Amino acid sequence: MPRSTDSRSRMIKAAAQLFRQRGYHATAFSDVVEASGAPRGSIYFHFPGGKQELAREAVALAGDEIEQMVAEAAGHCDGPGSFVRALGDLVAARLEGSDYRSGCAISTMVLELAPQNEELSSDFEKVFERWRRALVRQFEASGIAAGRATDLANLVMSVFEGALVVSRAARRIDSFAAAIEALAEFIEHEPRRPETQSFGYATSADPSVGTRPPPSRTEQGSAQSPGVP
Amino acid sequence: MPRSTDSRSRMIKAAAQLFRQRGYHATAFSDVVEASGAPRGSIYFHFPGGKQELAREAVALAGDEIEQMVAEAAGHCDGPGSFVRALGDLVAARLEGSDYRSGCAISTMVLELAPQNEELSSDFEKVFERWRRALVRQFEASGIAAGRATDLANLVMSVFEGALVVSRAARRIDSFAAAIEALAEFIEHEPRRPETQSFGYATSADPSVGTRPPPSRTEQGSAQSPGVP
DNA sequence: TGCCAAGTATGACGTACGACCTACAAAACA
DNA sequence: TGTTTTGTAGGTCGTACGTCATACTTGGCA
Repeated sequence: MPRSTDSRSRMIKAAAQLFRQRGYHATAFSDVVEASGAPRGSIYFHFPGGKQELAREAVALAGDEIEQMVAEAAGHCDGPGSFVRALGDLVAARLEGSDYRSGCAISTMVLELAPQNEELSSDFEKVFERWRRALVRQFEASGIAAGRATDLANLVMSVFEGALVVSRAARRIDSFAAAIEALAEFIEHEPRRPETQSFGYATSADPSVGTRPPPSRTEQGSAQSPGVP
Repeated sequence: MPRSTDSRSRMIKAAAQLFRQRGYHATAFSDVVEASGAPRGSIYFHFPGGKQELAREAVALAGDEIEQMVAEAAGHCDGPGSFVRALGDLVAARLEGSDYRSGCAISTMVLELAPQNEELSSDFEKVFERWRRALVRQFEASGIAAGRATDLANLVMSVFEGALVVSRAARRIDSFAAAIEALAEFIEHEPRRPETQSFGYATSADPSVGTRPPPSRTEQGSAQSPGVP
């Protein structure tokens, strides 16, 4: 079992981006090789399981990124409604910044491969479960009852996934923004236990919610501006 | 411009189903030929534009089906909340009946091809616009203000699209049902002009909302039960 | 230090299958 | 019956995934 070398992780990153933008089947090994600068022959050394193993690694990476975004949004809000808006801003920025090519990291693969491919389906499920848990934690921290928090988490995940699909087709952010805002308003008025008005992890969250978040590291379709190696 | 012959429309139907289940890139012409029983050589006679033209026809067909489902749900409800539930039942039945292989007819292709492929992206946009209009019509008919109805339509579309993604990964209907139910409850309490309590087209709608709807014609993964040719 | 062997890494094929084209048959019309 | 329209099977070419023989690197031993 080869340990995580540099070119191996570069390949995973490149693959994750390509899978996100084009999906599984439209991403050829040669694309990953080219994008990562890794040699062609190394693929089956680093990933004896072939394309599927590479995909599984990319999916796991996507799970990390999602949790990270949830945590970041949690640090920029003061309640469940503004939390949803903050997460929406982060996602919208990535979508626009990639010229509507980078939506959810795994949804394309989910629709292409689930549930036929059992191993990957199980990985997809794990990512969604991690995401769900992170959302539930946020909602519970703001005083929403446990069972209700789970239902709301499912709703929020669905809205984000779906709004990304619709907006990619439209190549405009309008419908995404409208859906997120309507969702945020509903959740804002959700009944909460009054004592838990403080929210999330961060306590010193400055109210820069609607402003531009820091650009993501690996995205931005083609060469855009000097910034990241 | 060849007019719609039998084998041509059979190919479109087969393609629509395959695109829905596997996506664009994983669907080969040979699969469409096999599934439809059409002769191999006819492809470029019926579809001179190749695979893309076939896809565009399939997308248009998907638009028809969505409008049809909205109309059917509208006939089985008595308000915006139960309308959402009825539509949810229809979609859930198809998802379960296909063993979690048939989600939205176009979302997979959207994620694979939009916005790179301009022609198809424009078709995707048209389908979503038709869907949006149909929803807005329903919400307005129930007394929801015009602008608000559009926002809610965007929200509803997003929830359905996204919930299908999440549920396909989970191979369980739970999260789909939870998301739709939470959405329906929110929309149920949406402020409405009081005089328009009658809803939708049908007036003699029997309250068989939560019951099993008639199975869709072309779906059901493999041979299931005798019913449709 | 110099050499060898085990592990690590790689470019060059092969096989299979994808979309698409072309040359031919059948049918419809005049 | 000659000609246009409609419909079809076989073949071509490009590309994808996966494999393999071989080069490089590292570390132990004389």
